[in-house]
Amino acid sequence: MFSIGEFAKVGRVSVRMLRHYDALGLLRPARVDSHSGYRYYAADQLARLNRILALSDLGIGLKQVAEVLDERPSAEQLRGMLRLRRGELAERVAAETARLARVEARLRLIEVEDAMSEVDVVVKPVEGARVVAVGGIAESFEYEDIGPVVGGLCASLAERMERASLKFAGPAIAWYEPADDRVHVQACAPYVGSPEGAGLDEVELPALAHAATLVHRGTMATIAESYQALARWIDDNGYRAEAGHAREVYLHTDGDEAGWVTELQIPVSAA
Amino acid sequence: MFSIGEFAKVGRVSVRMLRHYDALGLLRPARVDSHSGYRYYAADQLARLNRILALSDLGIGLKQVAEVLDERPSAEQLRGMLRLRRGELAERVAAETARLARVEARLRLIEVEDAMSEVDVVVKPVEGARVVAVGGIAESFEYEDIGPVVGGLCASLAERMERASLKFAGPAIAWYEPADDRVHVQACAPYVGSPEGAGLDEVELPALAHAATLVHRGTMATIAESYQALARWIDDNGYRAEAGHAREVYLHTDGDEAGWVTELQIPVSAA
DNA sequence: TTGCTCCTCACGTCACGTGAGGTGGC
DNA sequence: TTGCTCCTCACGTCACGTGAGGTGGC
Repeated sequence: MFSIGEFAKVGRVSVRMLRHYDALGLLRPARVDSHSGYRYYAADQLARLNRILALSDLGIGLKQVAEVLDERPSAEQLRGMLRLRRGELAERVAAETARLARVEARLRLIEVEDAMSEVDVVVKPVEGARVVAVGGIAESFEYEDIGPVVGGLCASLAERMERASLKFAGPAIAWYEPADDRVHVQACAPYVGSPEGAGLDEVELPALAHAATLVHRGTMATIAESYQALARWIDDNGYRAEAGHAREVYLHTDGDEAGWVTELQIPVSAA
Repeated sequence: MFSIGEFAKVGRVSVRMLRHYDALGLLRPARVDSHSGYRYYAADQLARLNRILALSDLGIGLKQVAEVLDERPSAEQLRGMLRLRRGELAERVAAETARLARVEARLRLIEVEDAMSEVDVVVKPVEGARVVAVGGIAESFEYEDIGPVVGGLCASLAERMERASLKFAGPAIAWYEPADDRVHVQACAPYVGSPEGAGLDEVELPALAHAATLVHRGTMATIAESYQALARWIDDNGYRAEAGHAREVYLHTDGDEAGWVTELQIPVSAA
């Protein structure tokens, strides 16, 4: 018979663990002194302790370890359990490896910029939406050309929605597409109400499974820099821009343009 | 201004998370209605939310995220933090990969044996100890030759310790070494007391950094099978037997040999 | 008799998910 | 007025580590 301290020593576990396993019914001491409450273990029980350690070392939870030890599952059930575990572990390894890559990307960035960059990119899904839209054409991607066009389209969109008693069900969204040597511009908004006869296009804006997003603050004159930072991040972090255009979501456009807040969204896939 | 629900939607987080970040002081709403307690967020705050998400996505704890956001550490401090993180992550990836390999080894084993093997190997460090020892020679590794020798040595060891008033400070240990075409056998035991003049060798049994261990139950006649199972496990799980002999630790040798409990220890290194 | 070992609570860990029970706003 | 959103607790998660406060055995 071993006292709990002796047994902990041969089994190379903490006394606390043995008490814990006792509390869970996983490993009951061979004898418990009814007066003092002292636990005594038989040498024999080291085998069971080892089973517990070996199984939990595979990452199996103690509850499930108890099932395996006491309910003697069939080989088929064990196989299933281990395959499941294998899948989970493979997923975790992949996730942690990706995380490691992101940390390394940050480190490279910080070497270059010598400060924590202020741009924080988040990859997230974007919901689709049914929207009303108006389109226009700008002469180039330059702010001087495109700014007024977007501004005009948004104003026109708001006005027509007003007339048709449509209410905004979310922030307005715009995107650009090169067309010949000019640029197609679309402004749209999710709505509540009935859009018939408002003279507005109805469009189903598709959901994006993964979009790299970045919050741009301030005037639209500098939005190109934010697009570039976002594109660089995508490259650096092992993503790839996917088919589909980038979107601009106008989260806040009241008052001075210096206080505007725009979210850029670029659809991506894991490279 | 966004209500908590709206802000959660654009930020793609749960309402609970926003409340949590508020409670931690990580992301306080721009305005809180003093009557209803309703939280309202400015579009602007999405940038801070994204910083929080980006940093915690690197596996940085929220406490440390708060420090990074509010205490504006220097580039050097950030580098240090990220390097630390990189090291931890690399370690985790290695550990999870090793775990995955063990699960796969189990799966291979179960394919062959069609049942959960009863042998559970645990790799653990073994403490060194100062021991008294007696040596002998057996004709071969066969049980018929070696059994009586070990038995005799243990009896002689116990008797001499008794005579010198030495007390066992732990279980007796034996090991074998081939010598010419016979086998050297050593039996030893940690002790309490003063061993001078007992006619016993004093030996420093070295600690093992990593030993693959297995509990053998029952007669020593079948110990060879346990050694083989242990050796197979070492191969299958990416370890290598290291220099140094295997040890047998006699955890329980009272009464019938069918009830004996022996721990086998083989020093290993990660392959 | 003095240490040493053992005992039983019970809190803390980490980032939330998930109710319970209740109230404010369109 | 009815849903819908929001509010504040507070427990649960997982496998123990770490005291606090106290008692038994050599």
